[in-house]
Amino acid sequence: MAIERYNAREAEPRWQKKWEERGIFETPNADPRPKYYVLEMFPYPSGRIHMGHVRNYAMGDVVARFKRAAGLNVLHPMGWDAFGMPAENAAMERKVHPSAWTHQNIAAMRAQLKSMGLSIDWRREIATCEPGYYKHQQRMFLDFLRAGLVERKLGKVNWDPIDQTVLANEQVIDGRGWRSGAVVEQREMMQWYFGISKFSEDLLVSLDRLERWPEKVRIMQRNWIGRSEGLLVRFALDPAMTPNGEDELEVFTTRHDTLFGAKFMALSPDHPLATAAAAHNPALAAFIAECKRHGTAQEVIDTAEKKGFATGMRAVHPFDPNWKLPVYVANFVVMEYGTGAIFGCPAHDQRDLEFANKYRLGVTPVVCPPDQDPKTFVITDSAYDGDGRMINSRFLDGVTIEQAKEEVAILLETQSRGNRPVARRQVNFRLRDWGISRQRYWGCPIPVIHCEGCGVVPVPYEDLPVKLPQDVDFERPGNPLERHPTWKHVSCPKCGRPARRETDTMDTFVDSSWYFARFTDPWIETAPTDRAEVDHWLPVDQYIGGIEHAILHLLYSRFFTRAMRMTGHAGLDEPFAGLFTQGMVVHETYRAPDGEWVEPAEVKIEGMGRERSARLISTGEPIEIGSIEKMSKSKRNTVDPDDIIASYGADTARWFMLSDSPPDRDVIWTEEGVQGAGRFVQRIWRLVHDAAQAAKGAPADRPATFAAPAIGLRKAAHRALARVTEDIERLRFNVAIAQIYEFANAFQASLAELETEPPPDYRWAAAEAADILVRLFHPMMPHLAEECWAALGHETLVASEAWPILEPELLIEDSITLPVQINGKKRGDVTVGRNAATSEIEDAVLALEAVKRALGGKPPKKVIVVPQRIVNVVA
RNA sequence: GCCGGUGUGGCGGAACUGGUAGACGCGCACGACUCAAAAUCGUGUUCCGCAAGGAGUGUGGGUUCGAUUCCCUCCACCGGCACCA
Repeated sequence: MAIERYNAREAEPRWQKKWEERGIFETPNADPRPKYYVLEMFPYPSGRIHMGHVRNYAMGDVVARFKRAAGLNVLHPMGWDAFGMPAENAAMERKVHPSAWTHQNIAAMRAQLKSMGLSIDWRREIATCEPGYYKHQQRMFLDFLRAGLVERKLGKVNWDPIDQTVLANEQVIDGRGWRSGAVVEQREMMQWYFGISKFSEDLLVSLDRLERWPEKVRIMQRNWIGRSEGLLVRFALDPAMTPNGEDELEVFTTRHDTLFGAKFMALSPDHPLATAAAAHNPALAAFIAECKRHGTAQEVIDTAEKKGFATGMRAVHPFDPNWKLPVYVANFVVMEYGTGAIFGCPAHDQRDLEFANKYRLGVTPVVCPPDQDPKTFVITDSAYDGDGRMINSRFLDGVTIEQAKEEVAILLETQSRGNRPVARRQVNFRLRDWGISRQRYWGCPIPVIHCEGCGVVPVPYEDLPVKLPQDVDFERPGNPLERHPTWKHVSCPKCGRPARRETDTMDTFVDSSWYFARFTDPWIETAPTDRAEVDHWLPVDQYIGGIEHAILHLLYSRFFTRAMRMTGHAGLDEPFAGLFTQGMVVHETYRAPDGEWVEPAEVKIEGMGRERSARLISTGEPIEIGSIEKMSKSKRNTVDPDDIIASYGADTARWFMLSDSPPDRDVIWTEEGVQGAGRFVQRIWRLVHDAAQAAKGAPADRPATFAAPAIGLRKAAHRALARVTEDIERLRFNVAIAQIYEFANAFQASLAELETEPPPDYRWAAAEAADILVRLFHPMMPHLAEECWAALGHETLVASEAWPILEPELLIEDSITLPVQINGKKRGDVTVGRNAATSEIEDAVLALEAVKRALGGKPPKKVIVVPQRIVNVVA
């Protein structure tokens, strides 16, 4: 009897409705079962979900459904990272209010996510742009302020001189403003900062505790925090040559061992001494202005040509009063690190070398690599930063770098100038405080008021939230809050006199630094968190998101959680116990002869391999097949999840997304791959019906023994169960899926071999195997699983079923086949009993024809028997 | 520039803790069913070779009875760089 094809389009909404009606994904806060919190990074509501979202949420849903089946009380919420620049851009381009635009996008994307069949507790949905969310964020800002974790200080921004506005790094293209085309300048502005650097040491050492984080993320964070032990050294300056008689310059160095290789000193263009000198020196002022005519991005600073300006000042070498070093202002020295001044040792630092070569300052190597002769060792255009012994360094010659550092530190610590030591040891961190001020509208207002008499006054708790005004215009560039006619004019909460509301809003990273805590009780209005709930649910057991967030978002969240603990809003410091960073979804690119990018949906592919070519469906025009790249609007290589779900169903999309690549690597979206997944859906549907047929009339009680075909099927089912369980636990979804394929193949073959009516033990085994199969793929393809579960005669929902119970004795084989190698090359195999003795195995191996031939009558040099694994004969 | 990652058949990938390289899927080829097509089912599919056999996990080297796995060198590609989210 032929069965109908499985109709995903009809079945999927039907099951989604049933799940929702029964509320089976609503997570109770009060529940005796152990908790499990699985969270995917919440999306920015850009308008439509993209394939990257499908991948991210499919993975999270597999974990959620699996853990639920394993008997845990699973929290799996969803929300919206709803503040940000794109909404303001839309407002400028399309004259739509950021709020309206964002809310439309949220509605559209919520519907899309629901069509994926995710097991989410939608009652907990939050959007960061709602006053009900950001009022708590403002409250925490004020608490952080009182706790001394917030500071106001000068910081650099990209300034567009034509549009008179601050630009994001993203808005600076080749050093120019994206709208005006004006050359961007650096400007100093008063900004709000979170004191993340207070936690540098703790954020660093705590990384060791995050055992379920990818090692690469921990390394990246470790480098980002950048702890280094070094020396603060005060160099004497000739006061006659300095602008205001300054007589010293302090630098931070981690390479004080190379002091005798020093050739120059360099100041950041923002260094006070540089500023002072520029006041009397128009040429220097022009140079500093030139340095500031670049964006603030680190990459821009690093890759710009090294340039400097000789100030005429002279610094004295700490070990030789007659040794004078020229002082430059240099574009590669940043004020944000150390003291904003360095001594340059060209031989052992690439940047210093490039600088010295340009200005002919000389190069003297002071560390000699072990494999080089000190007499002939020279540095030309490649600095040496490896290990070695000191040379050209007077009393340090011959010692190691470490010994030299120690000796220099001791000498300079004990030497004094004025009443203070010339140097002191210091631990420095690269991590800078987190600037959260944004001069933009669509963000969380910073809840303070500036009063001429009282200074910075926090907005009283009872006045929160400070809501964004609705009536704003985006006709002109700049911050609409700043030019709003009334919003910023308020009276001082302290003295009542006219005052000015802060018009900066917060970085959207603040919004995403605590949303995971809010999910644990999104209903509480009186506080950001309910302490009992947040402490119960956190840390997140499994957090899943893109590697692009490996540093900033995750580090900020770790800081924020610590700050919340300090201010009583949470009781722990590490928010994410387990982290998984998934890869991107990539696709081929297509380009028409006129250079325009073409969407995959418009292209027809012909041929294969090197013969592969593409044509435009509409005109037949040949299309160039380009490289495989991240799906993006600009390259037009996107595939719309809606289209895929409409034509194949959500299960097929989820299955393919999970099956084709390891989850931490990029997956290439291909039409063929999706079709293959679609075929498997239909195959499962037929297989389950065939299995139901074979299981008909199965005994209610488990048979006492199982004969040949039945035991084989049972072994296959339980082997699959064991493997899939482990693979899902380790988030190796692609391997789990391969195991399910293998089991389905074996099941199908087993059913096909039935020649007569199956005996009762087989009927029972077929029913068991079908039940296991459906529950195994349920986390990936939940709708199909429900449909199959019903077809097998169950009246429950498989989404509420427990995970199958493994019978480990079914995994044990009586005999095993060992590969036999001769000199490391496989030449045959032997089948021996499960517990065969080594000598028995050796005898069997030496009796093999291939082995006898290879040995040619001589005894083997050695026979290595690795129990349960392999035999290697060394001839 | 700095930091991090990745590299295995025609393609995506698998390989436990150093132990049979290529599981599983895609693609392709052939066959069955069909008037035909689609769908489905079956067989084959790393490369060279008729075969015996040999080669083979980005490159070159090393350690080992044995290396995709560990160490060193080089190459290519990708992600992040503090105001994109």
